[in-house]
Amino acid sequence: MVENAHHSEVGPHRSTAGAGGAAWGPVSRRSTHELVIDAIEDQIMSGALAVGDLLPPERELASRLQVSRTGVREAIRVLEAHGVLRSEVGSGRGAGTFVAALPRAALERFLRLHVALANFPVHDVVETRVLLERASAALAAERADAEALAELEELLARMDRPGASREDFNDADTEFHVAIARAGGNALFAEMTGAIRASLRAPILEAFTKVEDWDAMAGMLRAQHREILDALRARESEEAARLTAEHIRAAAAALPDLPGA
Amino acid sequence: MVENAHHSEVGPHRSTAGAGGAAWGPVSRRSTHELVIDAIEDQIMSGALAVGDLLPPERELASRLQVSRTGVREAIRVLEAHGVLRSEVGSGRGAGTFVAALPRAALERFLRLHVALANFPVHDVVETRVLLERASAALAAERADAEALAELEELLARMDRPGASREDFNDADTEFHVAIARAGGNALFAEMTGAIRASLRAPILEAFTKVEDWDAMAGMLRAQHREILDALRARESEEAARLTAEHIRAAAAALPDLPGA
DNA sequence: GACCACGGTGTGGTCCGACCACACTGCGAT
DNA sequence: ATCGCAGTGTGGTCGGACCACACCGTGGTC
Repeated sequence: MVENAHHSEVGPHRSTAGAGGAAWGPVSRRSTHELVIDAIEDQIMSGALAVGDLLPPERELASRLQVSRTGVREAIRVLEAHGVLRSEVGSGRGAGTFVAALPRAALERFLRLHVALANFPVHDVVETRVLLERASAALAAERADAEALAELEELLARMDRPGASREDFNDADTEFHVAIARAGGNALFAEMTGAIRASLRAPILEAFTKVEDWDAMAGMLRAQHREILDALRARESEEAARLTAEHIRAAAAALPDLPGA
Repeated sequence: MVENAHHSEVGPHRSTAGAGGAAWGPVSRRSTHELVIDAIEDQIMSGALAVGDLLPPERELASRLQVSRTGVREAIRVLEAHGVLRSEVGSGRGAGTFVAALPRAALERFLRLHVALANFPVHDVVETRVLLERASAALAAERADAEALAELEELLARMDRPGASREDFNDADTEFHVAIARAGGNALFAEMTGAIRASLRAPILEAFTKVEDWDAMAGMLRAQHREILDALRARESEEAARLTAEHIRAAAAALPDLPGA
């Protein structure tokens, strides 16, 4: 024989039962894992949890919040998907679930999926790149120190290597743009620039294979990067911004096979 | 007595066992739910799943992929957090898990959390707003139709209502900016503009309560909105962009209590 | 005394089977 | 033709079990 009352008390679902009264507020339809998310989010909002902090073990959190471990785990998955948590197995030091700062991977998957679903046309994404990188270049022209300029120089050298595959070339290209965004000093600009490039990596590489005159293409990109770096060295903000915008639009125009272009 | 082999066959964990050979590739350390994410993502990337499509039931998906329902559910949670899936209970028409297009809520939580964790300084977010809305205003000046202009006019009227609370005022303010972004035609600009405003809603309302001369503040914002709308009507792109940037920076400067400012 | 092997312990990872709430479906009584 | 209600399939939740892993302390060995 099976017992009927699986849960002895209130149970997980709020009831709409009751009669007679008035002024019905909409009952909380939030699911368990959303309630757990709210609980964790509250701790973050209040500053009680900061980057690097360790959360209680899943079993303990479940017990404290009076929900199942499943609900806790689903909440952790969501925050993990946002790049806010990170889980490590094992015991001691490095084990457990931590507050993290990994926005890049989260933004990348987000953009990749929504571009694939055509919620964000590629053209719109490219225009966002133009805005962000224009601004980053202008900032970098004012702020870039010797170390940052040296890194950019080295990335240019990586693109110059004759034996480099198109994949290596593209990765160095990407790192060049992200390095400029970092040098500009705006964290959101930099993360979005990196995420946009990463989310477009596969289609860009696909389009690269269809380029007929690769040497001409690579030469153009190399020359434009060189011009941008020269403008940064010369601290010419306006010029750096203009060259960057031109460069991105030219590259996008040279790869017309990007879906949605 | 308990049976030892809980799983009859391969089991969930890939073994590193084996001897003698060479050329060890790194074994796939991806967790089950990540493999499920990849499977769903592949379907989206290949175009087999588009917005509005229905996924198989969780139990069937688990059976097909040879994983537990838990793994499937955690994967769905992640994609749901990205605004890519949406689950509804029940039976028939509206029930099941669908491919959705809800990037706004995903971006909003993402920004809210990372701003709270100080991964994105408020100043950097405000500067991003300036970039996006400058560009949107310029586009809207070229493209806005009569309907869009009428909507903006009505939002202005909502901000003019004498009895409006500061919350109502702010919400109309937000909708005004988002409507301009939508009128500009760039989907990513519009979603990000909306998400940034939404993620800053609580701190803005908090700062509003501390404003001494509210009438002066509201008057300034109203006047600036009016100027922007006039520029849009006159199709003056440059002017609309300039006024928008000034407006945002002025509003941010008038609310110096935003954390991180 | 220094070292190492090994079992204990606590963490997240995975799975299973059950039950609940819900919304539609269709059959049967009226 | 209409209505009521049991049936069915969906996601939502739960508890419990086991696995893989990394650490840590103990105790034996050299």
